[in-house]
This record gives sequence, C-alpha cells and structure tokens, in this order.
Amino acid sequence: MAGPSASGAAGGPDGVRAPRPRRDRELNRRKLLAAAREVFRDRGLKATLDDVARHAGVGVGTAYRHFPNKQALIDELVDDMFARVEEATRAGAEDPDAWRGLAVGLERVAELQALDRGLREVVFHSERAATAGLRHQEQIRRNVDLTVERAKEQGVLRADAEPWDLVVIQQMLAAVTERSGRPDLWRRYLRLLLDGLRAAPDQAEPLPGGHFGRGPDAPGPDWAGPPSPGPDAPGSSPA
Amino acid sequence: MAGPSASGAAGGPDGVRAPRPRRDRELNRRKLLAAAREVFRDRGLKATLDDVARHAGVGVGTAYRHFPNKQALIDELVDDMFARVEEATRAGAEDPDAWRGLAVGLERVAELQALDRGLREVVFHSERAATAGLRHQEQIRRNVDLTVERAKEQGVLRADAEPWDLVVIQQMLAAVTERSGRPDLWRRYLRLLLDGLRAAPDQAEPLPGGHFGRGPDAPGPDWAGPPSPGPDAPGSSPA
DNA sequence: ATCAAACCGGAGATTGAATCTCCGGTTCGT
DNA sequence: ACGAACCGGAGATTCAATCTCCGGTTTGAT
Repeated sequence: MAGPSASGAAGGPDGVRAPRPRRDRELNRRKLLAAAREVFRDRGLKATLDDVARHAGVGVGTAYRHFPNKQALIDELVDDMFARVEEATRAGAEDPDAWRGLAVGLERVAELQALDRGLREVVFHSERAATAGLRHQEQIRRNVDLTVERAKEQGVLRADAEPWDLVVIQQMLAAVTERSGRPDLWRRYLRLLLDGLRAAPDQAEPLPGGHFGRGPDAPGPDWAGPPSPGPDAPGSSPA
Repeated sequence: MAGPSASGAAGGPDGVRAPRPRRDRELNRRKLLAAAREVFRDRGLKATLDDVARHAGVGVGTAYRHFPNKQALIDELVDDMFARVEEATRAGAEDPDAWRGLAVGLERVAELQALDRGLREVVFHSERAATAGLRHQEQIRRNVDLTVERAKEQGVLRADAEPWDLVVIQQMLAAVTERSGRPDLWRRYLRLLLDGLRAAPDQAEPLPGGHFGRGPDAPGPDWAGPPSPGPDAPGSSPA
C-alpha cells in the first residue's frame, strides 16, 4: 500500500510538499509543445502564441500559464532542432568516402531545414541561436570542420573551400526553399554547388573573399563568430 | 517681360488654370525621392515614410501631401530599379563570348542588388513587382533567355541549365548578402556557382527538379509565372 | 458522494509600431 | 504688401500581437 512517499515529502532537499500535480496539466503541456512544433514548422516563428494554443485545442490562458511568453516556448524547442542538425552532420563526418560524406551531410541538413521553417529561422537567422543549443552547435562545427578537412585530404574538394562555406550554402538553399515555395527545388542547386565545389583541374581562378579587412583571425562571415550587427546597416549619411 | 502663357491657361485639354506652381513644391518632391532612394537602399522597404521625410529634411505632412502613402512613393522608384536591372542584363546578352556574357550579366545584377536592399526586396520578394516595371521585366526575361540560349549553343553552359536558374541564383546571392552583412561575399559563391554551371565532361548526373507535379508547362519556380502563393504554406495537418 | 483547490477558456485590456490628418505659422508669386 | 498655397510636426487612428483576469469546470482526496 505505502507507495513511495505515501503522504509526506520524501527526501527533498527542502521541506517542500509534493501536492500531487493534476494529470491534465502535464497533458496540456505536451499538447502545447506538439502544436508549437507543427505551427512553427509550417508558419515560422512569427506565429502567435494564440495560434499555437488554438492549434493545441486549449485556451490562450493555458498557454501563458505554461510558458511565460513565446520566446520561452521557442527556447524549449531550439535544443531539439540543433540536435537534429547535429545528427545530420554526423553522417557526413563519419563517411569513409569523404566526398560522399560532404554531399550527404549537405543534403541531410538541407532536407531538415527545407521541411521546417521554424528550424530555418532559428538556426540561420537569429542572434538568439547563441542563447541555446551551444553544446550542439560546437559539435556541429566540429563535424563540419572534419568533413571539409577530410575531403581536402582526399583531394576531392577544391583547396580554397572553407568550412563556413557549407554554412553559407545552407543559407542559400534555405533561401531557395523560402522564396520559391517549392519544397524540393533546393536539390537542383545543391547539385550545382557540389559540381562547383568539386576539385577540378580547370578551376584556375581561386574563390574570392578569403580575407576581408576584418579582424586578424576572422576570414569568414559573421556567423560562428561574434553576433551579427543586425538587419539594419547603421552609419548612413549624417545629414 | 511676358513669359510663356503670361496669365491664362495655355493649351490644356480642359479649361483648367495653370496657376504657376510654387518652386519649393517641386524641390521638396525631389528631396523626398532622393531621400527615399537612400533610405530604402540602406534600410529596406520597411522604412517608415516618417523616416524618409526626416532624412529628406521635411515634415511628415509634406511627405503625405506629395505621396498618398508609402506604396505610391515606392511605385515611383520601382521602374528605375527594374530599368537598372534590365541594363545590367543587356551587357550579358550582347557579349559575343557567351560564357563571359553569362558571367558578367550575373555579376552586374548581383552588384546592383548587393548594394541596394530596397531593390532586392522589390525585384525578388514582392508580388507587387508584377504591378510595375512590366515592360522592363519582359525585356529582362528576353535578355536572360538569350544569354542562356547562346551559352548553350556555344557549348559552354551545361545543357540542363534553364533561364530561370539564373533568377534563382540571384536570389541565393541576395540571401548571402542579406544574412552575412558582407557586401562582397556573394562574389565567392557566384564563382562557385559558375564553376558548377560550366559545361564539363564529368557531370554525369543531370540537375534534378526539371519537372515537378505541377502544371503542364511550368517546370520552373513560381516567379515569372503566376504570382507566388505567399509566405505561408497552408494545408497543414487537419488536427 | 462531496468539497475545495487547482486548472481551464477566452474576452478584452495593454502595449507598440506604423500610418495618416489637421492646423498654426511661413513662404512664394503677383 | 498681400493672400493663397505650402510647410512642419504633434498627435489621432488603426492594426496586430501580447498578456491578464475571472467565472465556470475538472481533479484528487476524504
């Protein structure tokens, strides 16, 4: 009869009672999370918390009781998203055929983001990507570095390619999906980019843009470095 | 002393007087247009009409007296933008060396849009691009078609490339500029894409995406065809 | 079965940003 | 010099999104 901690608090660090939470609470929480995944996937992060609540079949009040605001709800999902991307890059880094690994890694990640608008916005856009999923982000970076390094060793990737090129390529593919509305069109341009990425004898001209007038050790774009300056370029004319 | 049409109306089709408009009116109009070009170039179309007015050194009221709303002001500029793009594509279409023409055309257009955020938004995003600059748009399409056609004839462009690929490529380059904040990074990826676009013996795999399950004669993406379905994809799961 | 605490739903208050109007004061053309 | 036309910018208006509040319902315990 006496289950664990029949009536009093068990071995909690403080004297806090455990008043047996109601069953529907947890249920609603799950429903909200699931609905959020769907809504953000289809309509992006700009979807309203009201939308999520309606999609979950609960009231707005319930939504706000579980999550103080939309950002908190998003934060709850971000880690998952990065985890999926990490997994997708792992396959590429581990393939013994480095070229196939490169191609497969790019393809997997592109597949993920082509199907999930919320993921695109979290992974590529936001400066708040820095806020969460850091552990995953580091591993992703390591996977990408490794993929590129091995592809160069095997002589299948042009020597002037850099790891962050793959990130930029994902951004470009995301743009194709976003602006065309076609969920598969990116494959065409991935093929094109892969053909350009492959080591070839007649690539006389090196890729430009290897070094700008920036810091001493930051040849790449702003991602993976300090947060970007934001969508607006300041420093316009002073009247 | 007596200037042209000293006091009465000249040859107007109706009896409307021409009461000699004040000089500052036209001046302010010019100032507003110039300011709008700068502001939209630097901050995009989401800039406020108030912003434009402030930048022009006039009051908001003046702005609204000259243009009923922001869209009207934008419409006044759109034609110019498309004209510049048309001019940029012309060079590519006329070059006797078709490959150089292709490369130069892509580069010129990319330069234009990399420096002008407003142009990016007008030319690539909006469904309202359909509203204005139609004459230019048709000529642009003709230039692009010609460029591609000749490059294929000369055997320098892979046979499975299509004219609308060039449009998509511009979108990708625009995304690079937009998301990196680097005004020159696109050159790197244009090189990459050009290397992928060039006819080569080892391109065994054709580009995918030539035909989807769409209409009978619409293999390409939605631009240059019917207006796009908008940013949101409906048809989500039915609960 | 009964009760009180905890939870739910959704109308609407609040906030914020952008658009547009109105009127006193100034400038232009005659 | 004079009056019409124009200018400037404070603030009314609109619109959408976020969040709060309270009457009614459900849950778990006695």
